[in-house]
Amino acid sequence: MIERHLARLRSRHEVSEADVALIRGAIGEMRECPAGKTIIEAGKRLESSTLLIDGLMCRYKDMRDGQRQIAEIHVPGDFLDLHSYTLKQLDHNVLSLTPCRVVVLAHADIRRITRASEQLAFLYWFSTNLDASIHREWVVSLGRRDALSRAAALFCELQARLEIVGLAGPTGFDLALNQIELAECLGLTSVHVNRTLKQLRERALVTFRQGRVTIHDLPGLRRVAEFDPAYLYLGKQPG
Amino acid sequence: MIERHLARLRSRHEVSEADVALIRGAIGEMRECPAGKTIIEAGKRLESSTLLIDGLMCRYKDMRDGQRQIAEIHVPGDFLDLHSYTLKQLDHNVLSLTPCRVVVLAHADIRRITRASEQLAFLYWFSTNLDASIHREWVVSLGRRDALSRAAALFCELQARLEIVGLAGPTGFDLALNQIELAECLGLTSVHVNRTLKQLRERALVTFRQGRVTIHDLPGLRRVAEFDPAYLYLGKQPG
DNA sequence: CGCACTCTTGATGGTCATCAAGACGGGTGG
DNA sequence: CCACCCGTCTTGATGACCATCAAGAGTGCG
Repeated sequence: MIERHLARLRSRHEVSEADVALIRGAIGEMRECPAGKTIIEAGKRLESSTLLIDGLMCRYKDMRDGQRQIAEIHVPGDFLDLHSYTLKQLDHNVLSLTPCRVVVLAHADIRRITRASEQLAFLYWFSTNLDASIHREWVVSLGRRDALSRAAALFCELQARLEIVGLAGPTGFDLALNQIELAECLGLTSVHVNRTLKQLRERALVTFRQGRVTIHDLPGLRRVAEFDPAYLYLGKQPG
Repeated sequence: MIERHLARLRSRHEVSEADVALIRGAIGEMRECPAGKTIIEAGKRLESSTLLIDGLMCRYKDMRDGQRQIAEIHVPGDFLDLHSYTLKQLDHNVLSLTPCRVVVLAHADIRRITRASEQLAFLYWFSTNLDASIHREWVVSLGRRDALSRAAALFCELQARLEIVGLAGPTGFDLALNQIELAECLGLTSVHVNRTLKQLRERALVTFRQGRVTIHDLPGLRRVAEFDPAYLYLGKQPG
């Protein structure tokens, strides 16, 4: 059930069997969730954190005029709102982009297991710091990349993150988003995303069609994106 | 020495005298740092975290073509790189924007005091989550606000954050940045920042001149910025 | 079969980048 | 003391990138 979460943790750090047992002991029952549902609302008091088992979700904020900005895409194995453990309420919403399955961990249980294991406390702090690192890279993308390299950077990030949990290879992955949602990630309009995707296709870098990303030239894509995976802290980490 | 750091912590949570003593016992000697110095470089192994006592610093990344994007401005009382405690190395650089004073805490000491005090562990985890929240707001700003409201939002954020540590009032604050650095925060060119500042001045919202931000109409500024301070988690937090 | 949603493409316009040049102010050295 | 220089600010002219508006095509579903 939480295999992808464990794969994610273990891709970067050692996780003992005792720690795995603690995590397993803390998780609640599995819940299903349809696509397009805001499962966490900004400003609401939270008493638990949610782990994504299957599907895609995102963190977003709405503007007054109805525009939306997505701040992070979540893939299976990610916590959606581990930061609510310290923040108690969130500054953003969380939305399911596809039908999803999740499990819930009560904050009391997170407290219990991070008390019981210094390593788990460390891993989960790391995990929220990794979210922050991803946010920073998006700041750079939105601030300094043009539409083409911005889109390329997003595909590179998702390829790398999905690969960790076994959901992507070097030649592609499933990504059940539409162009509107892509635009909400990239700070563009869906019309311009459409033209940008066309360019990426014509340059034989990547094709995005019907919820599937097909990568024709990963090195080329990374070059266009100016993609440096350092911000994802891939591979075994020190400490 | 760390009064502003304590003020920052205490503005949101209770901090016992014992915890203050732990913090005081962990801080190293004060260091001076000239303006324009990159004090932390991406990718370098770090064994300590740095607390900003005085001055302004920022987190930034450089692009291949020499462009730069600033991801966060740090004000006195902020940790610059508390996240390096779990990440061990950073994905971004840290630069002094003005002459600064800092103190250093060895990661070993952070470990010691967060072990000794569950509350401190909580506060410092919260602190890194607050950085992430600020990053998210910048993502929204860069993705969905135009130049005018983006600049307004930055001034609103800094006013609120500096007020916590006694360095801003409702009518203004010192901000020793030039228009180039402002542009690097806002994802714009310095030329366009100049025109944007002119507009903010002409609309009688805010004047930025010679390192000083004078706010003429804070409610109006916040309206233009679409500023919702919730993301700063101001005031006493639950838990 | 018709409807809704998404994708696609064209036409036009606005925001912001780029290039360029001059003004201003502070610091330095002759 | 003043000329000079440098960094910063300011403004104008032009153009690129992306938004907006609009319409038609494709696809899946009831």
